[in-house]
Amino acid sequence: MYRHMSQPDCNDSSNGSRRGEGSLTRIKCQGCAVRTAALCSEVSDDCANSLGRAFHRRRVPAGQVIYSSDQKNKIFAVIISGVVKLTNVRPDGRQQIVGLQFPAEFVGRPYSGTSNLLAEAASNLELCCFSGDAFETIMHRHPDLEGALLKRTLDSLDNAREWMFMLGRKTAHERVASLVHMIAERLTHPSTRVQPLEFCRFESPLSRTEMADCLGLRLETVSRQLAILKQRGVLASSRNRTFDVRSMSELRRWSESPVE
Amino acid sequence: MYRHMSQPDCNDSSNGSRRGEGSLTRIKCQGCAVRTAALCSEVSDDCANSLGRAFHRRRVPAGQVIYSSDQKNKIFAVIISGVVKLTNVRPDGRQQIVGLQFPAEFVGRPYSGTSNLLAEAASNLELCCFSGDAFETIMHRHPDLEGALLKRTLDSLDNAREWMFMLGRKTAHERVASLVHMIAERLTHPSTRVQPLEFCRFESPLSRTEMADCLGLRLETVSRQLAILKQRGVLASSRNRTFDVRSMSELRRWSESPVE
DNA sequence: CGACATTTTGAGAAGGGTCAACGAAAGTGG
DNA sequence: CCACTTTCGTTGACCCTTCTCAAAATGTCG
Repeated sequence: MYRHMSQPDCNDSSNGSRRGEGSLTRIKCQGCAVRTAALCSEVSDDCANSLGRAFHRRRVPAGQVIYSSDQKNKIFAVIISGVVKLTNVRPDGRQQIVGLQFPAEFVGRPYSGTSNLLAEAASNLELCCFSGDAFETIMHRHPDLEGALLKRTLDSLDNAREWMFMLGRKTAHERVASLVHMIAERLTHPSTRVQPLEFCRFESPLSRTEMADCLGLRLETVSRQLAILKQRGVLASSRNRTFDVRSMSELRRWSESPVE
Repeated sequence: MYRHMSQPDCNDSSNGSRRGEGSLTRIKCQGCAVRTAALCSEVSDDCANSLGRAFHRRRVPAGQVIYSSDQKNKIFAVIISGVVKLTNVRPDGRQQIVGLQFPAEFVGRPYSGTSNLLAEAASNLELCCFSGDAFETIMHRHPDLEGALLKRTLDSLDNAREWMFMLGRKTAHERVASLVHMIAERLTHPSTRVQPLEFCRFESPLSRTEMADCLGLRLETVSRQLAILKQRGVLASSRNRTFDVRSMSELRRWSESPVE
């Protein structure tokens, strides 16, 4: 009936180490849930080995800050499970979530820029972390890692620009539908999805306040729009963070049409 | 009194070719107005020479499309003079400008993505163009070019995220002030700016409609907010596309405070 | 000057914000 | 196990910013 999505398994790095495939990296990364999707799968064996020697796993509880712009020690990581939110916070208290990052995505800002961002764990996380120094050393030694990062950064930029359209031009109703749709899509692994899903259920990594901060709305507006989606049968009512999508195609429709 | 900003000189590529510095590239790029700021200045001599052999100059009149996502032949370019706007256009007619690119910036999307963007000349342009094939060949042969692109793409991403805050959280008044301030800052070359400017005058590359498309507002709202800025003495009234900033510091203040 | 595009201004409507009260769920401590 | 508090989400009433539609004013170009 429903496809119950779950976070990818968080196999400990000791798992799968008995196969003896040769290199240390192969062994350490063997059981990694995101190894085929993450950027480490796109680099040369040599580079992957360097990365494999440098990483450490780290669990981060929901709500904890991963990095902020004022902080000295840089950190880079691949998300193994959970969701990271990037927030732009201002002195006057206003804030806007400007990015959500899902398993297999890369977290961190090489060549430190000027932006005032806060990266926080939206849900409990498991990360594959690299210290700033280690990662940058590897990056400078292996240009293919820079290439892989470039591809991902370009994709992030495309995503950000789609998001900008939403913030600038969509109605509250479309925005809420867009966000629910996006989270549903991204919490489902493309690999496990053979055809477009029509029903699904998932735990949202975001509270109402956080949804509002994503969408440039107030939480009351989000709540009202979700009520309308339920009333229209697009969502079934469930507990606060549990979303029960009754029709993904309807959800997509509402996320793109301003009227009615 | 005023600093009258002008577009950088568009020296013809034959200029400065008498110095005989050695390589072809040195000669062709000698007179280029953006050679110290553009990405070509960040790559190895070898890479710069390859780029120098592959480029051609091209003038593009305001309004012309540079590339669109449905188009086959990719193009890459460095802006020598003028402004490029990136627009996200939807079938229902809504549109949002998601990026403005100024002289010395790079235009083009390597590793073609999925986004539905239209790049148009906002003003008359002079471009230093590379065909898709030529550029990608050079990029794959010279990883330092990928590195330079990565830096620039990360900066674009930071810019996009700042912009997202504006679209999600700023009032109409702040948005208009932000845009005028941003254009003023970026039309002034950092090299020619010794201290923060307090007064300046410039020709906007954007019409009221385009400003509204940048800001997620309607053109009437933009017009009204500009009237308020004039009434407050932040801008002096001038012709439609001529902006006359009487106080950059006040402009910055209005671009960040929601009240009053 | 005349024709057309662009910008400004006005009046009214509406979408979403604000403030407030209420309800539900989860943790706390006796 | 049950009051108590705290956090989070929902709902209602009202208001304000911005949108919409319309017309006038200004600018542009042949």
